[in-house]
Amino acid sequence: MSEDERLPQPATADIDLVTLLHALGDPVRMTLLLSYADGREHSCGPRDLGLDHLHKSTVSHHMRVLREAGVTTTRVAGRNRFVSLRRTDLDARFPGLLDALLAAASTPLR
Amino acid sequence: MSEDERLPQPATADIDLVTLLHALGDPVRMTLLLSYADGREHSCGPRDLGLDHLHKSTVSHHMRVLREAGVTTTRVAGRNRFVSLRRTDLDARFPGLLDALLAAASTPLR
DNA sequence: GCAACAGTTTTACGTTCGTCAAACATTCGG
DNA sequence: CCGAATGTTTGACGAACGTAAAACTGTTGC
Repeated sequence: MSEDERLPQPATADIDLVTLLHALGDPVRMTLLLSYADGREHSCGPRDLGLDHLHKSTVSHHMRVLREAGVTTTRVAGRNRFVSLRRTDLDARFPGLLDALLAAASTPLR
Repeated sequence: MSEDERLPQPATADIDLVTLLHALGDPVRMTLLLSYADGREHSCGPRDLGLDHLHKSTVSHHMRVLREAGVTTTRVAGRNRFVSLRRTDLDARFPGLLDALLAAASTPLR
């Protein structure tokens, strides 16, 4: 059996700002966010994300933090998990915040 | 002698997004940010900030984190230190981010 | 001068965090 | 069925964090 399912995640209304900022206040997870900013689904391997230097369990840990903070959603399909940004939910919960964060993250030192 | 001086803080261009988010990803520091959002200067005592439950050294520690992240600036005047938000600098470095954060922080659970 | 004041620094301590390694599911392909 | 593939979970470890207490620095007022 392999119906699509989603890993546990907070409801939109339960997304907490401090928890979200704490989740994003880490270089690895900020890198993940930028990868997810394309709106597509990504699988979980370190190879897909320019994180070859990290162990797969470490990446798994970071993705759990992002998911539990409400940043991402994870769809289970077979032996793959597809992670994507909860853009609609985040925009509903904190209007303008995600856009500002992504814009800020794309700003080099100038 | 007591010319006004400012405690060390990063230049606007050196404000790092991840460092900033990490600084704000703590409940106490988020509370401080909201206090500073009025644009005025605040002294450092826990009493001024609804942080009576925290030791003054703890508050001092949190204010240092905020200052070193580029969130606040501290003006030294006599035996008082006046802390205020670096709104102009933050807006220049990350346009729209501070407003989005403050708006988000003011959003209750709804 | 000296005592009170406003904060910082230092030290200490328990907790959380980031990381890896190894063990553990679960699923797909032969 | 068996082995490879894809992640997760658990356990361990050092580093960083949040907090408080005590010692310290500099300032104001008497």
